[in-house]
Amino acid sequence: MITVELLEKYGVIKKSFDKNDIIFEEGNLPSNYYQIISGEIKMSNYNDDGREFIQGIFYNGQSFGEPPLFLNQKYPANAIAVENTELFILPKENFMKLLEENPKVSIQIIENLAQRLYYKSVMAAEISTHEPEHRVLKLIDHGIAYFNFQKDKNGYLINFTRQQIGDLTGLRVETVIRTIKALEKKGELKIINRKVYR
Amino acid sequence: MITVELLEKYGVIKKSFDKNDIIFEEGNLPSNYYQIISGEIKMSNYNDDGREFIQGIFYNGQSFGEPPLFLNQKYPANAIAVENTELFILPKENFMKLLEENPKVSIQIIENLAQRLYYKSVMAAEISTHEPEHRVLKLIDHGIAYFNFQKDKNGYLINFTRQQIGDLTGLRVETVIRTIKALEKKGELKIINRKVYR
DNA sequence: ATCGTTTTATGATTAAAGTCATAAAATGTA
DNA sequence: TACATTTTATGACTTTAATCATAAAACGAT
Repeated sequence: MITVELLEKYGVIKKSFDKNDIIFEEGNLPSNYYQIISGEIKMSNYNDDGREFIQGIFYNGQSFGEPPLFLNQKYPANAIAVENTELFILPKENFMKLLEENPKVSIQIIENLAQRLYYKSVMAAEISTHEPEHRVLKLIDHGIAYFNFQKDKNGYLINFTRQQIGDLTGLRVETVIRTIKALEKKGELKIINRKVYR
Repeated sequence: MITVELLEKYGVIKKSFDKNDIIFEEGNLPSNYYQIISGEIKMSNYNDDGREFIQGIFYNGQSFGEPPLFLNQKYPANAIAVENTELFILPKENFMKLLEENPKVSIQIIENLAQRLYYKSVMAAEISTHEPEHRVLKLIDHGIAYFNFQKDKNGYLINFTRQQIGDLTGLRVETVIRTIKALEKKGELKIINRKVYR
């Protein structure tokens, strides 16, 4: 996350997006740095028969879509507003200038990319070698640590739909529903009127 | 990749590892920056019943294991020498000092992490939403672009065993063998005395 | 308050990759 | 060169999550 002052110094603009608006699409060449002011963005892929895989979900203060920007490569996924969202948008040239002139920001970017790489490493191993219960729990526990889920008397409220959990773990909704029930039976989760707590 | 001169200026040491030696293990806290002089390193996880998932394979000039170093987190995977390997090892404090005093290196690190994140994004989507043939082809095409596979009159020689392809794509050896045969039948690959060409 | 959409839910069936068993070929090593 | 290990290979079978069908509950928008 880059401070507002610094972004403004380099000519950032603000832009609003409605729910379901597309920020950029898979295959496009990147030309901006994006940072969320408010709202929620998901990055995801669709395969040939329309099945979605969610690469990540991003909230206030987080940036997204930088890797292709640094590599001059096409976006490997789409970015879509999950709800009404306001973004800071900084053109690539200005962003690169900001980086050059502010070495400390590079360190922040590095830490941010490192964090995301870490998540992807963990989930990649989960998805390819573990059973549904393990995958779902790992995702939930990651979510508690990194997507500020709220804690109340029942525990942490897992603020994802079953479909989202499926799209993040590579499972189908029905499988997620059954898996969550099985995890509840084992005492790993609580389900209180359809909401999941951990 | 950081230049030898710069690494030496900050007190790098060289160390040799035999085939199958462990550089670091999942769960360890990181204390060094690693860069390959010669040889080959794999980073991988093992699940409870011993099944392996290879996060990545690294060659000459490449560094590995930085994300947890930046985050002060435990390694999410093991690093093992696939063959006899010589490494540059730079203690964390020296590495951080090097970064601070050489901002241009930060940009290189960013590009490197971005590249790896890009690969993980592509493979994550593949593994969770595509069939074996698609996954295997994607891995092979990525390999051609990023792990310098040799080209000869038959095409690019895919320098991975079936087992490695399986461990990189989340498939079992038998499935990989059958998938490769199917891809050959479709004309996507060639198999010339058991070696795979694309 | 109503209607359309999304989310959660459950049962029956199917398909696809995993598992198991076995072996030949290739490779590496003493 | 001989022997052990690794890699590739193939057939039979099993398991597990996907698929398909259907529906109730919840949510959102007008």
